[in-house]
Amino acid sequence: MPNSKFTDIGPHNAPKLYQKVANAIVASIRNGVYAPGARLPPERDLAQEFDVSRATVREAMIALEIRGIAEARRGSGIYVVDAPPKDTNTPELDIGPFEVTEARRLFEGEAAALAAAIITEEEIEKLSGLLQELAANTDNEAGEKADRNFHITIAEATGNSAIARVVEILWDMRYESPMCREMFDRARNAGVQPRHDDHLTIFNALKSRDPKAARRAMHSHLDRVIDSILAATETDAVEKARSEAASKRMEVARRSAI
Amino acid sequence: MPNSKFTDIGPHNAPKLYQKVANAIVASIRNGVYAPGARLPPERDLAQEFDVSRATVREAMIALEIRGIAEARRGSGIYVVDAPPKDTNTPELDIGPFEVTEARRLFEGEAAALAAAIITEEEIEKLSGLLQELAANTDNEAGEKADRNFHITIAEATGNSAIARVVEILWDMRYESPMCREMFDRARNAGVQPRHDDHLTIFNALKSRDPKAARRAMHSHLDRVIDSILAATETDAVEKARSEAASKRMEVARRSAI
DNA sequence: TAGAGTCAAGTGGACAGGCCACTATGACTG
DNA sequence: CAGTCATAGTGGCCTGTCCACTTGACTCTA
Repeated sequence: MPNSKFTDIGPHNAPKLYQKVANAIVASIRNGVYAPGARLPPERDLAQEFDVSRATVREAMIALEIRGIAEARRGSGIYVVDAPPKDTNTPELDIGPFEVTEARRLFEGEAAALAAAIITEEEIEKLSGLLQELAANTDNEAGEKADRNFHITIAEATGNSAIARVVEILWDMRYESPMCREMFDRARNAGVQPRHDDHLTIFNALKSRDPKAARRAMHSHLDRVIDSILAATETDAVEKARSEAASKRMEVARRSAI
Repeated sequence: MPNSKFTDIGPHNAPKLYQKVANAIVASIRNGVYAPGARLPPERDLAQEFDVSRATVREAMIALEIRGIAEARRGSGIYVVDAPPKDTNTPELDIGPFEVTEARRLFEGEAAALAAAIITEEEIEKLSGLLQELAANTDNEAGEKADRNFHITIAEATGNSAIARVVEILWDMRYESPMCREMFDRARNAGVQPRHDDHLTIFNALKSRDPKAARRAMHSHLDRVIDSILAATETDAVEKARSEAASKRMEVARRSAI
């Protein structure tokens, strides 16, 4: 029961104190209290401001750091992240949602075609169950888990562990890249949801054991995901991001023509 | 300079201790030490195991929590977040050379097609230089490095970091899997070499900016790699491996038909 | 014998205080 | 005005502590 400025909700799935502090700081950033590139108040000052311990502030800072929102520099301070630098050497941090989804389009399309050639009845049934889970869970964590399961089950239906592993890695790239997570959060906030029809079309192609139809359905599905990424950017962006999205559209059109 | 089990790199962009602990735990999860749904060792035990403070372990757990990898439950423990149920086998150790090469066939075929659509003159020249390196270096480490560079340069020519990353990961799977390494050693001992003609065909398709020809050439190249894997098995194998190779041939024929 | 209640141990959440190492800034000197 | 140095301020990591929740073992009663 700390005497902090946050309401004490209780144990059951109550957000932890560091999460409350982190969210309060995110709100301040979004409200323009701290501009990108600006330095946040020092840890000790934030601890006093929020009436929590310095360790709790440090935990909140770690949460912001993992989310790609802030960056702590020893001896200097904590800074609001500018737009993520483009030319760093860490691929995971550099990989945007468009790139991840385009890679998924190429690779999961082929995985779906191969799966359609050899899929078992058990795997068909498993996918059917996942479709029901998806229908029952939209826009929540269970739905996202079912979405992931759906795609990875298709990859596993190829009977090839390397293919399944690659699809898992591409899914996990979404969580490892702060840029990705932020954009998928934006897409969700803009009301974008996994389209049940798309998944059903994929499922039907697999059930019919039609490789070409499975590839086409997976391509269409991920084309729409790419569209929603670009749409989310447009609905939430400054002018620069708009022009980037526009040039992305042209580039997407060119790349999708193959 | 704590006496922890991690090497002290130094201040300049050195990863923080909590990051090292978090990554070590992620590696353990990926290696199957902790299955999805399993409980991790308690914070105090992990602190002893990694020879860091409990606060550092808590910070690492927050990083894993934000990344969606683990979930801390007060009074109960820290649990690996559920994922789609998988065999308890570790995928990397289980992945054979056939699976890796088949995955490469699917994915690098598509990468080559996309690269053919948008490749630059610089990348064409770089590939030309790598072809010369390949011609000058057969059956040695420099040749293998040039082979890897050739394929990764094609992936990078797509302009998509996620695609390039996946191709790198597939290449590196060869080294991480003892089964893979042994088989590629066998292929080399049986006199199997990367075919220069194949690489030249791929290069010419890229130079002509012909996506279909690039996909076809990459498929043919990797089909021959698969053939050589099977041939090496046959020339070096016990009877069981022969029947496996024979059934693999039938399976390969079925899978390649899509 | 099974179920309910109790209690202790084990667990994570949060805190206080401390020290180290790095960075930034200001004062001083040449 | 540039360079140097000292100091204050900063984040990184630590130790120790206490609180609140969960879990499992044990006991008692029907």
